Amino acid sequence: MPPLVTRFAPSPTGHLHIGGARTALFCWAFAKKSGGRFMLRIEDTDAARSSLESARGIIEDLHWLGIVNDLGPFIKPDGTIGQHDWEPNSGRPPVGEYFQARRVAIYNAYLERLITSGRAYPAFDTNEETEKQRAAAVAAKQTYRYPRPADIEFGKYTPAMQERWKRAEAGERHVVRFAAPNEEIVVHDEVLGDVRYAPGEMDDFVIRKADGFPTYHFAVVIDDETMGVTHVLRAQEHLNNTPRHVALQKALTHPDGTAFRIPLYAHMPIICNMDASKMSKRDKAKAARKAAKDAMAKDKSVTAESLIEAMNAQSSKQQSSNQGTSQGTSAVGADLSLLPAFLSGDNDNVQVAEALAAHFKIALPEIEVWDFKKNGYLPEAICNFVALLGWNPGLKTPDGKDLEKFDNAFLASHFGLDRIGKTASKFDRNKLLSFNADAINGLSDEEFAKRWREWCTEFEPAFAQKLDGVDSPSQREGAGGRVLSSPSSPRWLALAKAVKARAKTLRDGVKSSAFVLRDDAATDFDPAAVEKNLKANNNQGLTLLRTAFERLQGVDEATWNAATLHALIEQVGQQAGTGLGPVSQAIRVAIAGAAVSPPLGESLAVLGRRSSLARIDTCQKTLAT
RNA sequence: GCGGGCGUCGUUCAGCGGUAGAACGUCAGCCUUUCAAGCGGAAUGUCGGGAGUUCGAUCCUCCUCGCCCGCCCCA
Repeated sequence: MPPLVTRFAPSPTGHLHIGGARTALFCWAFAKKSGGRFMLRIEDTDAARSSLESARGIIEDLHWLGIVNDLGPFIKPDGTIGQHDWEPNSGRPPVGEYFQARRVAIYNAYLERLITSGRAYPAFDTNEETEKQRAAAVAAKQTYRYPRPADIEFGKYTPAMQERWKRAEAGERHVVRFAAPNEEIVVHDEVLGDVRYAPGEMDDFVIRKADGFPTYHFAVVIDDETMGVTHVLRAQEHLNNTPRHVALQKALTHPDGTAFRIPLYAHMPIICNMDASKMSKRDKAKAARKAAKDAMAKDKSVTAESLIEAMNAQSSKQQSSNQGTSQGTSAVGADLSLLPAFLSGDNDNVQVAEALAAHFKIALPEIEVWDFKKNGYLPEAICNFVALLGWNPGLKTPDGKDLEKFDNAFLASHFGLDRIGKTASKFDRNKLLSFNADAINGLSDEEFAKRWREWCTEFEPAFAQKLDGVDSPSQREGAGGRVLSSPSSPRWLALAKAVKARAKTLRDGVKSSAFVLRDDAATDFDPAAVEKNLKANNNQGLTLLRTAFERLQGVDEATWNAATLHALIEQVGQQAGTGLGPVSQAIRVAIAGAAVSPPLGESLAVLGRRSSLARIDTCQKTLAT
């Protein structure tokens, strides 16, 4: 009996979309649960938009999420792309290629059979012609369907048809269209039930483009069949494509005459933004465009040209200052000549959007898995959260609550099609954040320290280097820009402990640790904090600070740790009769420049004796007057 | 316009014939050296609207409204 096979089939035109991640996760979980195989296939038939880099990125994103495919491409330790294929005794022939662009010969072979059965024909209309007809139909508020040419007879390979093929073979530019059947098509869906499409709904859609590549519809059907895919799980936006696929499956045959099988379909709900629009990569473009438009409306001197100039200047500056440390930070590699068209809404180029966002210092919505990674989300939190978008285990926790915290292993043993919902889900970022905070808190201090440090090294290199104790550029270069000291670096661990409980994301950890980066001689103290915590009550804070400073000086390097420092500060507070609070705040402002920092003992410990004392000293001198 | 799908607290989801539960968010409380976190609480829903079937409907039927998706030589 052939195994159950699911597949995730992204087109490599950018990073992995969060919705794609859910689809992949469900496909993976379903295959695992059923003892089947999970396949990855790359749909790169759009030569202009596809790139190998994107394919690689998507595979990496999936791997990061813990979604590992049994079949199809993977990245080898040496960085090259390899392929898992059906093994010789699996009962299935090897697939060979999992990139569609390399399978064109296969599609053409099947197309040949469709031609001779009178179910496919070349069409010579130019793009402009069909576009004009479509526009006319829209203007007349009518449904556009490509009209089948009069000389085409459904299911017959007629002389007229042969005539068309002669023109095509002579090199005339053409597409190939599928002669759609005039019959009701029923899509059996595991989630939605039977979905019926009336006869005449479907027109003769294109199955091979003028460049010789198959369209999505054709490639999908051939691939799913020839690769052994048994279950197609995808988002509901594909539902209306399915009758086309079913019609194709019914029309297609193998060389030995056997028919195609129709896989089991399961369409899962769409993931929407909180405003109920579909969550898509275009949302980034929308946000960036809005920022630019707002700026231009406010200030007439801001134009596309001035923006390009400013952004170019910015990017060259960044490049020189980022030398050797730009690991993970996306270089401003946008083609800014696209900007005018971008602003008018004629393209949604992500690089342009990101460049604009950097220029206006706005945050683009997180849409792709990489965005979430960059902003400090943990893969387990993303998987858990995303799994709940359109599915739930229907189980209770021991104390009677709905079970909603689980890992991928749980999914692999509990996921089923029967509990997939039908309603579109809104992507509630607050809830994700809460899941992420819980995931972070569920980590041991050591594990958190390790992962936080890895993340910082990639996304906050300046911070990571500071904490690694590597300050000079020469040291950096010596290790190729990626310095990793001992994995259990005590500074990292100390700071990690201090930061973990309050961090909802890994990036939060950096934010609340920003004081570490402060210059020991910095004199910019938050005025409000100074007023409240140092100068109020006749310089009470400063007095306490002086006392504390003297006592701290008495602590030597060896005993400079969170516990002893905390005890000492507490003592100072007691002796002064003020309690811990005022003393803490005074010191906090002195060492952090603001009224907020991680717990003081930890903060002082992480800073170290020398820096801590230097900062307090600076503070006292600055405010002495 | 045509086709398809969907409508349960603000949000994600349970419940599927006996007038609704959880989580996130919100609010106040406790704790507290700041900010958080944590803990224990509270509020929030005429189950989109109308009609029908039924002793009884969020759950079944019909109608209606709303929202979303698709209608590319994109996938």
